[in-house]
Amino acid sequence: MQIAPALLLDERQAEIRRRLASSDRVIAGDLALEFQVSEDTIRRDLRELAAAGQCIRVYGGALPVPAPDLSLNERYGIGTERKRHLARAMAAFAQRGMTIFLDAGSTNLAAAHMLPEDLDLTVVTHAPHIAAAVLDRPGLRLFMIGGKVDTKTGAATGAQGMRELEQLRPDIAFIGACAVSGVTGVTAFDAEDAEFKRLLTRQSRVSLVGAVNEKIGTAAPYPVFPLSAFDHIVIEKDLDPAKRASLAISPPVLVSA
Amino acid sequence: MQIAPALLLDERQAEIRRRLASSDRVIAGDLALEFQVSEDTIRRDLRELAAAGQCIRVYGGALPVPAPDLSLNERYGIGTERKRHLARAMAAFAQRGMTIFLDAGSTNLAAAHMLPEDLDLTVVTHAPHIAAAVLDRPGLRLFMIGGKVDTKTGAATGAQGMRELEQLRPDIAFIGACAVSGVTGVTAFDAEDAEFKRLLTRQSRVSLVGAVNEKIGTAAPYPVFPLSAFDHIVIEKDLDPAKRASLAISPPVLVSA
DNA sequence: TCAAAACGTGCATAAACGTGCATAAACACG
DNA sequence: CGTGTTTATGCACGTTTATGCACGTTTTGA
Repeated sequence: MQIAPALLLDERQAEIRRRLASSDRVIAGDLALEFQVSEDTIRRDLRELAAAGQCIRVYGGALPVPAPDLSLNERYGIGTERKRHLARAMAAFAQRGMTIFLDAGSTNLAAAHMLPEDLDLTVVTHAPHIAAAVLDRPGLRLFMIGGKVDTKTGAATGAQGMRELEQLRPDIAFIGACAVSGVTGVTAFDAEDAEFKRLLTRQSRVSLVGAVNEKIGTAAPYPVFPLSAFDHIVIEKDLDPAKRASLAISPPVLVSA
Repeated sequence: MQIAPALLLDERQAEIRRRLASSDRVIAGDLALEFQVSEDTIRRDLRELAAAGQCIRVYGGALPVPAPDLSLNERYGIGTERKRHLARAMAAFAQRGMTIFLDAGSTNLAAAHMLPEDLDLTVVTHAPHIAAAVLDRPGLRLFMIGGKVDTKTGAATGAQGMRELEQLRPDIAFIGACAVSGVTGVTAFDAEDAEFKRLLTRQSRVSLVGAVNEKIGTAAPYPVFPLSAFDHIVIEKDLDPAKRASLAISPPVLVSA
C-alpha cells in the first residue's frame, strides 16, 4: 500500500464519475496507472459505481449510463411482459371515478396502457410520453401538468409543474421509483424529480410505488422518502427472497401475479 | 492483440448500430480496417447484433432492420412523404435561439421531427403527442402547456391552457389548420380549439399556417381568422392552380419543395 | 465451372475479471 | 493508551472474455 494515497476513495470515485460525464468511456488500466492504485481497486470502484447505476460496466472499463436513451422502450410503449404484469397489478387499484396521477417512468407508461377504460377515470400526468399514451385510450380523461420539461426525466418537474400540482389532490398517485431499497427508501436520479415526487406523495390521498426486480436493492443519489411513507409497494412475484426480506417494509406489499 | 484497443467492444458495436441507422448497410472489411481489428471480430459483432435483432446479416456485411411497419410510423407521426416535405418547408422558418409554438395536428407533428437540433430552439406545445415527439429529439428544449386535454383535438385548449399561453410570446407559431379557404379563412372543428388558435396567433410574433392539399378549399364550423391575419401560408408545390388562385391570399405564400 | 472472397468453427493466448486472503491504516470503544 | 473492528487496498489464484489465427466450407460472380 502507498504511504500517501494521492486520492481518497470517494475522491477517486467522484473523479471517475466526472470523467464518465465528460468523456465517452473510462478504461480500467489507464485509471489504475493515473491514480497510482492497482487495477483491482479500480475494478472495485467501477463495480460499485455500476451497482449504484452510475455507469455501465464493460470489459476493459466502463461507459456512462445512457441518459435519455429510454426512448426506445418507451417508443414502443408496451414494455416487457414482466413490466406489463406489474402494471396490471398497479392498475387494479383504480376505482370508479378516481383521479389518478401517473408519475414519469416506463413502469407508469405501461400502467397507462393497463388502466381500465370503463371506470370513468381521470388521469393526471406531467410526462408527455405518458400523456400521449393516455390520449390513445378513449375511455380515459386526461389532465396535463405543464411547465419546462426536463429532458432527462421526460417530465415537467420545475416550479410551474409543482405549482399546478399544489392545486390538485389526486385520489391515488403512481410514484415512479428510479431505485428502491430498504435502507435508502425510494430514490431518484434527479434532485428536482425527487422533490416533485415528495410533493406528489404528500398531495395524494393514496401513494403507490411499483418497482420491477431490477430496481430493488439499488439506490440513486436523491432520496424521495423512506418506504414507510408510501401506502403500497407493488413488486413482482418472483423477487429474490433475500431482497424481498431486505425491504423490511411497513406498508402493505402487493405482489403482482 | 493490440496493446491499446482504440474502442471497447460495446463502443464498437454501438458505433456499428449507429451506422446501420444512418447509412443503409455496413461492410465487414471496411469496419475491420477502420476499427483496427480483424474481420473475424467484426463478423462476431455482426453475428451478435443479428442475434439481437439489431441488423440483418448478409454476405459481406449487414443491413439495417427493415423500417418498422406502417402503423408504428403513423403512431409516431412520421407522416406521409408529402407531409414531410411540407413540414420541412415550415421548419425552415426556425432561426437560432427561437421559441416555436407547435399547435396540435399531424402536420405539426411532422414538423416536430423536422426541426433542426443544432439551433438552440425551444419548442412550446399544448399537445402531448407533439411533446412526446419533441422529447425524442435531444437537441430541442421543451415547454409544455398544461390543463385539461381535449380528446378530440388532443391538446389542452381549455381555460388553463389559455391562461398559460398568455404568459408567453413565441417568436413563431405553427398554426394547425383543420380547413383552409380563401372565403372562410382558417377554420377549426372545435370551438375551444378555434379560440385557442386565435389567442395563439395574437400572442406570437410571427404566425405560420401549413396546409396539405386536401385541406385547401374546405371549411370547418368554427372560424379562426381570415388568411390575411397570418404572416405565412405554406402549401404544397403541386396544389391545383385553380385552388391556389382561389386562396386570393395577402400573406406571403411559401411553396414547399 | 472455378477461383476469390467471405464465412464459421475450433483453438490458443493474453488481458481482464472475480474471489479469497493478508495487511495496514483508520476508527470506535473502553 | 490499548484493543477489537472496520475499511481500503494489494496480491495470488483460478476463471472468463475478447481476440486473432488456422483450416475447412460456403457463397459469389465472372
